[in-house]
Amino acid sequence: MEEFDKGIVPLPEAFYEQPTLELAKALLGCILVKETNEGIAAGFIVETEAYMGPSDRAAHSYNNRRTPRTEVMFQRSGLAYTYLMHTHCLFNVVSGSEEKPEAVLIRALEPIYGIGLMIKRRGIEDQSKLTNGPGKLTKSLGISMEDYGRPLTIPPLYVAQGFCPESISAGKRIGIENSGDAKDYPWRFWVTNNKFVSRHQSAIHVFYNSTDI
DNA sequence: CCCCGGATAATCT
DNA sequence: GATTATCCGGGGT
Repeated sequence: MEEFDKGIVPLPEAFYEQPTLELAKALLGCILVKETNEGIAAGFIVETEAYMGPSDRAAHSYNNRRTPRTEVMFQRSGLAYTYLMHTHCLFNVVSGSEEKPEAVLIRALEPIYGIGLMIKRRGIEDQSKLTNGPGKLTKSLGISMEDYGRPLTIPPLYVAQGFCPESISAGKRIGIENSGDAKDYPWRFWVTNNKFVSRHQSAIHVFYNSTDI
């Protein structure tokens, strides 16, 4: 399509086969790309949340709840799980093996490419606010319910290798106050000190590249 | 702090 | 069929 495509290779299916909490950290620093006929938009993933399936009260698949909406969570890992919340589309990466309905919510990006297109789609200029939230990043990239179930290993929606964070912070997940004890689990991950995260929060744990990641 | 949009699904009557 | 809640964001008080 354009020069940005060349040299950017989608990560293989095997990347998505690691355990969900590992995948949620491994996705940090990766590049998320969406191609549409309006153009290409891409950003570094800088914030994620793990949703651990039937035992996780905050997950849509809690108690193996299987509906048309959650169906893709029960499929193989590496597919897109998009859903609508109020007026916004949220984007998750399906993880876990078949019949293990786990997922990683992508909560924030650092814009890399197609910033003009993001500005047009969002109707704002401030680059630090284009993709610093799960609903904002889908609007900036043009991710919609048409992407539901798409494999993330091929265009038009894919994940490619980016940078390896020096440090990853972990804290409580956002927006799940009514999920009992699950609200306190440290399953939100972000690139330490990155200014494009959706909100600032004190870390419960910090992982360093040289030792833990 | 509050309000509200408006898709999906569970829980009621 | 009606009501309620939700992995959110923008705008007002």
